[in-house]
Amino acid sequence: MELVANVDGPACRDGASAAGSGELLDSRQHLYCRKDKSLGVLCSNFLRLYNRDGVEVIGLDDAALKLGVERRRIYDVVNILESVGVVARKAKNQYSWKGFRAIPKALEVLKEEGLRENFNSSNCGDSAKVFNDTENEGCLDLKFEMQDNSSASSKSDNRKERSPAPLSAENRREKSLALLTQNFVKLFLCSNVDLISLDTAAAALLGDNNNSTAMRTKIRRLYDIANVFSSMNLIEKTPHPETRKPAFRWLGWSEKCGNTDANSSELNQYRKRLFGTEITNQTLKRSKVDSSINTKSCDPVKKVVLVKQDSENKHERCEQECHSDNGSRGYVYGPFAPVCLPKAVNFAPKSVKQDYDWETLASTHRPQYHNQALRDLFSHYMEAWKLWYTEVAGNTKIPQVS
DNA sequence: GACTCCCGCCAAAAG
DNA sequence: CTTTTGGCGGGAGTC
Repeated sequence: MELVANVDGPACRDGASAAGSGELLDSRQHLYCRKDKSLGVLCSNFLRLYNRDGVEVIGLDDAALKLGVERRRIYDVVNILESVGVVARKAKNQYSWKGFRAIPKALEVLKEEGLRENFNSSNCGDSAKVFNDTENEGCLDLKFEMQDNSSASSKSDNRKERSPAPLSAENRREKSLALLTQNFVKLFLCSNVDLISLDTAAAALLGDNNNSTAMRTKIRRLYDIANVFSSMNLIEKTPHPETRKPAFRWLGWSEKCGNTDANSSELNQYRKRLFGTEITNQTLKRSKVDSSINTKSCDPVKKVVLVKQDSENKHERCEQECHSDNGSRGYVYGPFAPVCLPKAVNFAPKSVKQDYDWETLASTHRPQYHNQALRDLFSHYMEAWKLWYTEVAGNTKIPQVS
């Protein structure tokens, strides 16, 4: 029985909102929006949370708590980020923040490694500017797969040295998201292809073992990686010019505006999709849900985002990045912002009070929503809860809830 | 219907 | 043993 009002996630599906109709939502209706739970959004939030002065250590529990997601999702993001040097594993449950400035070096290392391992596509013919299944079967014999652990434990992989690993461990490592991420990057860095579709990448990275199940799984993982990379603007999704099938183009990490630590992910976080502006919410489940409150377009904050999103102009992006400063960092809540929180939380590193706010938010915060519909929804849930409390739990005294 | 990819189960690894 | 890590693929959401 779920009586908790899961209302801090944005509703984003198009259509009329419950608020607009003035109707209360049925209690079975949730506010699930898949897009707001994507790894890309999570990655953006993660980067915004930790990309600031004074951050050195990242605790996974801390991250999961602050970002409002399960640990499992943090592992995904962190593993991918680790592969491009943004974070490095320090100890159990602990990563150190290296920042975006570590990316160029990591990419360089990956490229070197890739070239050494023959991660190039020279045997595909120089004209092969586009990597796709239809036109270069011959390219698929490229063995992008890492052959052994010597290459697997690359310099950019800060995982602690493992003693001669048993086969199962090695097998596991070979299939790791981190390694797949690095190999995916190498695919771009060491080849002269412009666009790579995920199926092609999967086929190339799988080598011989490309049965359909393995392919499907590999592609799933590549989608995960692509989402994270897209949110960082390392790659961009573009339809293949001929087949119109989706493919990815490497954008790389140029020294944007000469800025040493360009926080592009912060500014371009919305490019991939119509992201919500809230912290990814862990309590919203996708099962049996329907987000009827909806509003990706009625939110002024998001409208601005939409405008930004339309601009694919890199110069503009670059300029925006250069004009941003640390002071503006932080979460920007959408219309569902709890009243008691500032619109943009300033993450002063030493702020005890702020730490307290974050730490206790999840457990103690009673949301007071700006949005009337959500206030109504919340009180609706509270009514239901009271009813349950008195009837089912047999309590006559109702605790103060608001 | 194909594409996308969230979600959480559960096994391996680590402590 | 418990906890952390993360591979994996079902199936829901989106196009």
